[in-house]
Amino acid sequence: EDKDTACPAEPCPSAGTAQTFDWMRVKRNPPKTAKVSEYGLLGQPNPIRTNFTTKQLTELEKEFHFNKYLTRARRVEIAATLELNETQVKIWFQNRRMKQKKREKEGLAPAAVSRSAK
Amino acid sequence: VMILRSRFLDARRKRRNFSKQATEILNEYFYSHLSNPYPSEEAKEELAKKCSITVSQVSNWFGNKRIRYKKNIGKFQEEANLYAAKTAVTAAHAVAAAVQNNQTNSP
DNA sequence: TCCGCCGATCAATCATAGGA
DNA sequence: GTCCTATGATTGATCGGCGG
Repeated sequence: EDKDTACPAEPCPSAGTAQTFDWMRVKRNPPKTAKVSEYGLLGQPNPIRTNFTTKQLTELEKEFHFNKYLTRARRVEIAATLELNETQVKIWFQNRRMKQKKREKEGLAPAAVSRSAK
Repeated sequence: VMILRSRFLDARRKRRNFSKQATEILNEYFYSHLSNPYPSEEAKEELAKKCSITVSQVSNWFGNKRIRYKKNIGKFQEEANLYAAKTAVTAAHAVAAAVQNNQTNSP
């Protein structure tokens, strides 16, 4: 299970200054979603996270309850209706499915340990 | 814009801080694995058990910890040294016990 | 080679908890 | 009560791996 409990080539140096490991340097590429420069002047593409409106979320949620998975056609349709990219819709469903799974898992564990001790 | 969005949908966010000891356990793991603070699923389950919290909460804790740590390493320096010293003492005890045991067997 | 999905994670943000 | 920082949770989006 453990394999990095010791430093490979480090006796035991730093005692007051932490080292910088690779995970600390990890940087995610900025979101490429949504079209770029739609407002030429402001020159601010979309390096930011999209904020879905309540209406969009409501529709997506409604669709999710109908179908956990989308067909290409349905995705195109929804994206157009909600003014989102196909990618955003695709990702939303992906995240939604993960969320669903996570909730199901949590909702069945908290109360199921005492099958013999009670 | 209307940033008034989820004024209600997130009512479930009635957060509760973890116990002092739970945070202690999580920090011990984090700093003793600072080179790679990514506990496996099994390790998360074990930590969750010890801390009396869910695996998801353990994941959230590590996610937040990693991000916040690298965002401002200096701010966590003191905490890092604290836990480093703690684990060092634990290790020292183990070594001392081993040495003592070894000496009594080879006079 | 391209695409969608999964699982994990990132990164920014939300909202509350806790302390001064 | 007010203000500010610490912290747990949420979530749109990315990363790497897999299968079709």
